[in-house]
Amino acid sequence: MALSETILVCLTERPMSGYDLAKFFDTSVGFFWNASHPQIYRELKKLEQRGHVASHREIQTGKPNKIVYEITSDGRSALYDWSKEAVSEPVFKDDLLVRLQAIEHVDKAALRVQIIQRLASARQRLDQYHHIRDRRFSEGAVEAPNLGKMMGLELGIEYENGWINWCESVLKRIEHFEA
Amino acid sequence: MALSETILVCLTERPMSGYDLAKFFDTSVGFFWNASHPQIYRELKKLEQRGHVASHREIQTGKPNKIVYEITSDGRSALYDWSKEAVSEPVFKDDLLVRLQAIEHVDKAALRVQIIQRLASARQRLDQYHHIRDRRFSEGAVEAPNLGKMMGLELGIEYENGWINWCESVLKRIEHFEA
DNA sequence: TGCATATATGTGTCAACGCACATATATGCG
DNA sequence: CGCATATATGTGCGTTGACACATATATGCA
Repeated sequence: MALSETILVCLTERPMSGYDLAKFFDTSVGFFWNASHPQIYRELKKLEQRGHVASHREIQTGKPNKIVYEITSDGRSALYDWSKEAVSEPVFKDDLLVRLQAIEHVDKAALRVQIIQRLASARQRLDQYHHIRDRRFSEGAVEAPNLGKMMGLELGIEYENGWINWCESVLKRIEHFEA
Repeated sequence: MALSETILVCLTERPMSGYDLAKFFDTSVGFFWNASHPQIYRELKKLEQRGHVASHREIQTGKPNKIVYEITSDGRSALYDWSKEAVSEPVFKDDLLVRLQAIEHVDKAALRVQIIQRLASARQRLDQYHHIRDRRFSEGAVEAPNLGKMMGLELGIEYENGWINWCESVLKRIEHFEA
């Protein structure tokens, strides 16, 4: 299971609370690994039991206090060891494509709306990724530690562009044969 | 949950056994919804209890007998009703991208091999998709019932092409800074 | 006969996951 | 004061899903 490793990866960037991680999953690493907040909090407990992360309470003013986790040296070596293991097959599931597969057996008007919504959300994410790229990788030479993050972001950009082009072409083609 | 609907979609094409479905998931619909054979057999039981599919025993010679399922009219209307519901967010998970995100904290030689393997499997799937396209959608005009399947296949082709280009560009870039 | 493989259908079990719900602190608004 | 919202951390519970294992038929090969 890669949720624990994804959390460790996040914590190599900076120490974070469960709440921070949940937001980070929603806006950044969520592109290739997503998790809900209960799952993150539970996983952090397990990681602490294993000694892969350490926590301390941080007193805040104007906000509730938080528990900040940082990766330990044991956590770092666990991450390194894991990285050598075989990569599992990427998981991809999309019930929009399930509908499309049986286009003659679904509500075509609804499908059209669903594709328009998908197009909109792809455009929104593309925008978001462009902003991250401009903010973090704007200078010509990207230093080594950020190279991987930049390449991941580039994949995300290509991915969303692919969806946008595909949705547009599908919308054009289903206009013709809609009742 | 879209596993039951994916099975119904498969059965709109032709009646199938659990074994057939498992192979179909591996080679066709698996691109956008995957499932293991125990999951498929259990789901078929549930679908039959709901009356969305009906089964009959088919005696075979030279092979063990099989239980063939077909979609019922209740199943068809359940599929139609489901198609109007909101599409859930597509799920994508890939621990190769998790490794890449923390490139400074992983075994870079192993990562390089993992990317080469990903490139190979993307090329293999692309090949497979090209074969399906040539076999099923070779004639100029695709009839309406197949239009959705063809558009899904086109997305798969673009998807694998995207991975291939991306893997190649990543391999070039990590050669430079490898120890 | 023994063994491997393909076909065919399952069970048992546990981990992963998602959703609703619970709880508390603090700010701002009417 | 009540209410909404953001921050912050959880529990409870049911579903989904993955993996090992079990079992049976039939073919082919050594």
